[in-house]
Amino acid sequence: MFIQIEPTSEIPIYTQLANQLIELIATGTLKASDALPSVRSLAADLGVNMHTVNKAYHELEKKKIIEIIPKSGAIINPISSNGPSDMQMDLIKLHLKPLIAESIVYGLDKEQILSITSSIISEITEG
Amino acid sequence: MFIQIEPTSEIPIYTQLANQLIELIATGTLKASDALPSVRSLAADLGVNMHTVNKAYHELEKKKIIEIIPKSGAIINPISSNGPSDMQMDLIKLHLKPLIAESIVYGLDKEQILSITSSIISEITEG
DNA sequence: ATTCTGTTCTAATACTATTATAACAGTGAT
DNA sequence: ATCACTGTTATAATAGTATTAGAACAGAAT
Repeated sequence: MFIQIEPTSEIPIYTQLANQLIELIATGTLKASDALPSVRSLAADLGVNMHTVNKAYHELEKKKIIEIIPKSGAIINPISSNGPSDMQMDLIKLHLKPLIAESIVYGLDKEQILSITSSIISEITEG
Repeated sequence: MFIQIEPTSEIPIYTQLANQLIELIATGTLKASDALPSVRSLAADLGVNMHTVNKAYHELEKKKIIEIIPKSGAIINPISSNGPSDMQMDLIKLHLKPLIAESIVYGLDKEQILSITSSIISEITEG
């Protein structure tokens, strides 16, 4: 599991972990119906507490990215072919808007923002 | 000052405030060299504490979006014609990447992500 | 001068993040 | 059936963040 936690980051550990798991799913390194490591083993791997990993998993479950099967484990949900749910779409837009506004304030124009976005997408999908 | 704070949001008040100020700058409602309201008056307007507004202003100063002149006030910096600094660009990419990865996991493809991005940009720049 | 400004300090409260243990009950493999 | 493994739950402690409150200070603006 190629995950790197920065304990001193201002981003909470469970968020770092959830983000990196999402990235691994987006790149295809982790595929639908794959089992995630148990909270205990991943916690030991990363040198963090079991509850911290557990929290990350539940964040991913809230977002419908994984399914937690009680007393058994967590598996990755298939990428929806219908696209995101309303809830998922709202969340994306909610978080995307301030970032884009910030980019504009930094002097980026539409083309530049789209170009950066495009390159990040390529980085993930072709990385 | 058209700012709406949701006290029960999981997003901290000072972040909500900073984000909305950024949006007002991005839309052109607030322009370069405009003075921001004093921390005391804006705090009174919004019904929050002076220190909360002060923290939002300092967040914006860290991002070089405004300049705080000690014992005097805060003014909005001009939008850079050189585009973002390296620090600003790194911050944007750092926050953009997990969002894009999440979008991909939700089943959005490159075109759809660029389309959403484009529509948000238009929403901001064309009111 | 007087008011307004951001700054600084102390303080209190509530919440979040993280870790540490421990026990519990269902799962899965042997 | 045993036994290790699973997520769940509970308690607790620590540290840090977010928010509010009140006050005092010194420079700025008029």
